[in-house]
Amino acid sequence: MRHLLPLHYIDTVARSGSIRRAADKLAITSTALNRRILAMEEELGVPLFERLPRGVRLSTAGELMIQHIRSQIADMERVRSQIADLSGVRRGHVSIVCGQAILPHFISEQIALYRKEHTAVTFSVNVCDRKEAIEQLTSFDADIAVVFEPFRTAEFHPVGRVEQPLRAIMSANHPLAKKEKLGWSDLLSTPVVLPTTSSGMRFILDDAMLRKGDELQKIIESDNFDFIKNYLEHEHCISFQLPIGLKAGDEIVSREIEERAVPGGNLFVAQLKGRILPVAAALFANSVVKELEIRYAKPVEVISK
Amino acid sequence: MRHLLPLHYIDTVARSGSIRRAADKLAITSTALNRRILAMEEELGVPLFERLPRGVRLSTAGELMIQHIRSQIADMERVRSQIADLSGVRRGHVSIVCGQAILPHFISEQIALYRKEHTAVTFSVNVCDRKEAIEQLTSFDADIAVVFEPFRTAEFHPVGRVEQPLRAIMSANHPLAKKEKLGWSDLLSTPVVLPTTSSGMRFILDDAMLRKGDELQKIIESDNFDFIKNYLEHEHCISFQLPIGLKAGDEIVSREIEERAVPGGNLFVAQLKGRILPVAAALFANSVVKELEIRYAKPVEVISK
DNA sequence: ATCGAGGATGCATTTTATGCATCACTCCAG
DNA sequence: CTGGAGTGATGCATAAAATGCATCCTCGAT
Repeated sequence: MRHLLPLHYIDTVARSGSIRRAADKLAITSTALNRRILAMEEELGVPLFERLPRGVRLSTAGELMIQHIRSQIADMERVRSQIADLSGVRRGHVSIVCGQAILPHFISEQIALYRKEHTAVTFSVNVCDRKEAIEQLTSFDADIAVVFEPFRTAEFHPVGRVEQPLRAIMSANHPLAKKEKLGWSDLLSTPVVLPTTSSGMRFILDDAMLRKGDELQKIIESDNFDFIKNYLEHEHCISFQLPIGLKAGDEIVSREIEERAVPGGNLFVAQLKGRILPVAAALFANSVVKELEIRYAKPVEVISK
Repeated sequence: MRHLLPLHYIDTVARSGSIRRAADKLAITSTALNRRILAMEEELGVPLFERLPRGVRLSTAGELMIQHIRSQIADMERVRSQIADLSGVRRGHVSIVCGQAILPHFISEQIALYRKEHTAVTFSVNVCDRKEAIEQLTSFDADIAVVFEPFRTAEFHPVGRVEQPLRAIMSANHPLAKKEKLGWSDLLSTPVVLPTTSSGMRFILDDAMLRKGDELQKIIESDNFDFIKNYLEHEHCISFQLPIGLKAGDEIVSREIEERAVPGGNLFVAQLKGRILPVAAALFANSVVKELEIRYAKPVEVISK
């Protein structure tokens, strides 16, 4: 959209931290870009950027402006998508951020499913922790976030929720694999590999330890679930995973944990509060929520938009 | 703001119903305007306007677009106002729509009061009925609406509310002026002049008649409160007014009406839902709500934004 | 049948944006 | 303390885009 080219330019400069770098990305000269910014600042009567020796940084006014700009760009995208929808074509782009556990099986299946119906819709998917997720939503870089135990700020607007109890995962020959359901003492009895503190699961586990006054036998901490899963084959220890992150044919076995040992957490599908999503993103979010409802029917609750 | 000139052009065309007329208003040639519109339609891939022999009309896509456009223009205004606010200057423009009863005394006092503090803030004030008020809010033509018994749609977001009982007004020598408080039978005993059906007071009165099964002795119906007030001097009859629409030194006297005869209604200060108002408008709305609270303290309730 | 109001379009002109070369400034390494 | 590398600003020539004028075509109303 031509008319928001100036806005896009400013956004790029803000993200790049330097006019010249931004100009490269935009494939124009730094001169042109510089002058557009000067012109815009002239119009507003205040500088949008502070000039630093090594580039530029948003001023307070710029912070206000950039928020407006990003919402403009995103909302225009929504209008385009709704207009495209009028002519029967369902096209567009959906940008998702989600927790590590949700991504590999669930989200990929969901996207595949959705794209079967609407091949003109493209996706971008990024993993991030629950804190970054909110940032991505507020900067309009992501349309939808699927996160476990998110930080709930004023910006955060849940579209759907499902309860997810933590499950213990371990190699099939681990002694605890013989039990159907594990209690707190079982968890204490074996070394554990934990996800990093930024993760929702870790948040719940730390909380449980605090309540009980016991410490699990942490031996490794990692931000990578794949690494954790693989490590379990090499040493007799356990780790944790959400039901949604598990798959049937896996090497690793999973066992239920007593609710009173480690309470369940909530998995949220969410968007930025007050934002109207593009058609494709809204429909995808709906279909994800519906699917969660079907799979984890028990305590699901759909929050109206 | 240069970058939303194209948007402003489209808005003007939509309001004018013809490219040539819009071009006149915008002080450019119809050719230039025409081509900008064609260019925008080109970009979107669909026409924004239907071409009629006597001008243009928004298409469905255009309706979607115009909503976006108006919200963008209004939001840019908000950003400007917030930025101006950063540099210590409180400037801007506030557009108000309100019911006829509220305007003459109350709103004018309020504006005078506000402008004493912030002389750089300008106002536009328009009278309209409760239905038009919502339309003005949704088209971003008004920032704030002050209306009695409004239509409450999804768009409508109350910022403050105060209860207003109807009062009977009459010439000082009307027989009923001897009573302190009037009942339903008193109202039935005399001819009445009623406001038009589009007004909130009329809504309440019609409702009361329906409940009682009685009809007031309607002799005149008018949309102009000034006319009504003057007429009361010429014939022994009564009419109605809200406390907020009355002033101490008036020729006309007012009397309380029993709650069980005619129930009170609500006066709302409201804005468009989901919208962030410019600084000046938000502050003015606040000050109006606060003043209402002071004056009609009894059943006031402030609804948080 | 005619007229007028309205939207499209070709072409010359004006206005605006871009690119190049260059300046001035600041930091950092040697 | 000095030169280089990186940054944003600016003068000037050029390219691109928007504008205005004259004109055409269409469709109702008279």
